[in-house]
Amino acid sequence: MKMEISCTRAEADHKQLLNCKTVIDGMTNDFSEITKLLSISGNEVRLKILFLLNMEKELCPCDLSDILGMSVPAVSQHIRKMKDADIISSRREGQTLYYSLNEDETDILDSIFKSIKLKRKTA
Amino acid sequence: MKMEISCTRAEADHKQLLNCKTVIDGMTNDFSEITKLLSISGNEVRLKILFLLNMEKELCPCDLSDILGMSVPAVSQHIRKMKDADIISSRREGQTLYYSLNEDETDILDSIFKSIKLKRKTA
DNA sequence: TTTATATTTAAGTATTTGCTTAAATACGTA
DNA sequence: TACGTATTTAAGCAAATACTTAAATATAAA
Repeated sequence: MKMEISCTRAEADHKQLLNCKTVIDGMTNDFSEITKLLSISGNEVRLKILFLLNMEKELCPCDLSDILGMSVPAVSQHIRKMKDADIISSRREGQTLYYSLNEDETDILDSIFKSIKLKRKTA
Repeated sequence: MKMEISCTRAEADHKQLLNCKTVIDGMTNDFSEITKLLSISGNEVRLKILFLLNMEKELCPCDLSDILGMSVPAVSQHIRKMKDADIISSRREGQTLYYSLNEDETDILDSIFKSIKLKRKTA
């Protein structure tokens, strides 16, 4: 962990900058974890899928393809990304796979859903 | 707004699918707005910048470049993206530009910061 | 076993992203 | 005015994204 301070402004508070650097460097893993969740939900299709799963409990790729008006493979590839990140899980019933949100780690997602619903009402 | 339902599963609940489609289609703008915020914060560098601005009230590109250990132009380009999205604003003092978070629309950001701090403590 | 349906995976491609380096702007000071 | 510092902008490029179409799997039923 490098500790040099190079900002040359006369007003620069080197103690402040050093503290910031220490805090940030000590939280690298936290940031990368949350960044992963945010980058996954930062796509319109995926955010809609997450919102729909929250609303309907579970849906299959075919349903989602229908609702969102896009191809099944496209939906499936978004689903895979969210499954790999442990945000959703599947349950099989015959040929159909039903996907649902994982309960843990949904604090941020819940607040996102809340914001979306709020917008919907205030608009 | 297309309303055909094409999912061919015998178990498919067409009323449910139609309702989903109606809800989602009626919220397109809300989704694209929130997606924008999430995709911007879904980048590790930008999330760190936002976190730092929340922590320190205001910082200049040079400080951020220092703290994050990356080039000033790289930082500046991230800043521009957040400024264009009205997430941050600048205040000039001589040659230095101080950036800070905009107060409105920070519900989601606040819950993100809370989650990050929580992780930090429980880790 | 053959056929149909639901889903995933793979390959190909256009677009977007995020850096680098170099050049342009803006402001302060000698 | 000329020079130095802070910052932005532009151009170029490698990597990541998100779709498309076609092929592969998995399950169910004839």
